[in-house]
Amino acid sequence: MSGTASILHADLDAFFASVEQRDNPSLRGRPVVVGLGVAMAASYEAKRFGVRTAMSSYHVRRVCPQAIFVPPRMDAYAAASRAVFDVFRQISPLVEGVSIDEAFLEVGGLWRTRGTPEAIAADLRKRVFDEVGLRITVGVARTKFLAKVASGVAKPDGLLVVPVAGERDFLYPLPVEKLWGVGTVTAQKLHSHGLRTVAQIADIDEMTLASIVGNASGRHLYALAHFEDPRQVVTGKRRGSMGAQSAMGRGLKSPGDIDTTMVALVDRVTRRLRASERRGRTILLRLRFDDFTRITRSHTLSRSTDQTAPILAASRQLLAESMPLIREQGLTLVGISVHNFDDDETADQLELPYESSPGKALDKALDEVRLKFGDAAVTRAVLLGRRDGITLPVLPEHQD
DNA sequence: TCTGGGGTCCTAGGACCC
DNA sequence: TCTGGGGTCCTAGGACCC
Repeated sequence: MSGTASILHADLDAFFASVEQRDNPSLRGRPVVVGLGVAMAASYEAKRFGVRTAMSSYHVRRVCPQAIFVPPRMDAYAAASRAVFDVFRQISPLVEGVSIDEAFLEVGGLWRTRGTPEAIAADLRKRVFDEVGLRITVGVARTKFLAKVASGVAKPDGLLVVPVAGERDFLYPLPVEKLWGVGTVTAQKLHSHGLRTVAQIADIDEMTLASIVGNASGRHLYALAHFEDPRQVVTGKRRGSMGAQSAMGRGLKSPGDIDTTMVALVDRVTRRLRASERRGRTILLRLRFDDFTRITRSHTLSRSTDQTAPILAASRQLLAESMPLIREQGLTLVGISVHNFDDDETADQLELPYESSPGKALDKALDEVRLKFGDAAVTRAVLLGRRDGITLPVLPEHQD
């Protein structure tokens, strides 16, 4: 086993609800539920009563009559997230956002300037609280997966380091559900073969595992159960699709109502596309029916776009083709998303020895990139420098 | 327990090309 | 006339994540 525990997984506690409690002192210490018809987030006070995300407000009331419902303020959460990520980037240049309230940080090269990973994690927690007013839990381990499991075990408001020598004792007793990629379906498959703990997964060979859960999942689970997770912390990732959806509740909707919803969705998505300068070619329509079954229908345009008109036209066409199904089954959700961005990268990297001046190194790197990928295939290049065993971004990278 | 909104990755069949 | 092997793109669906 090589490497040290130098990856941090930082996870804000009950994020949306915590922002509400921060901004409104009268909510502190009380069971807060963010959402309108459905709980999108719950404070720990509410979780103690059994409130979970995606619960209906009806059910929330049953388990926790004193719950305080707060409408979501997405702009406030986005601002809080940006502030927290600013703190992250002051601590390490290698920050990989996972979602609005989660990130990985590589801190392996920072011991000389900032101390051990554990000290850095403690500092991070303190600074996020002092500067943004939010509690955050941090897991520290040698791999992304172990760091993530560690933060899950340590929350709320915790810090847990999994030392390399302690990985086995930490991971083996855990239920298979803790493995990344094991949801209800995969958990059922594993249970039906008597597999309930990570230790049991680690005990069988990869072929057998693949025969139970499929090839990709089998490989994946086998690796995780053997503490293998080669994924590095990567900065500057861009999303591969952008979409918007709207749940509609039961009951009849006129074609006019559905079209109005669609126009609003397309408008939302195309605004966001233009704001982040992305253009896509594939339009995906997502429909959900009264019985909660779902279908998707897609159409690929001849060229990519961020314009409302062609995306709306394609969406309307897909919707029109689906009208018989909608009349038959009743509509409860419409979604539109755009995929196949023209700047999708093939995420490839070149490593070059650093020889002379940064300018010369850049020229040489670009030559090598052109040689390897061809001029037309290169839409964006990021120059990275290496020091102390980690990769530091030298040029500013694009962020969504 | 009748279920929001935003994403990712994998699988698989068919069309089409050489 | 009937057939191979290899590859890419498009479409649809499913599982999973926060």
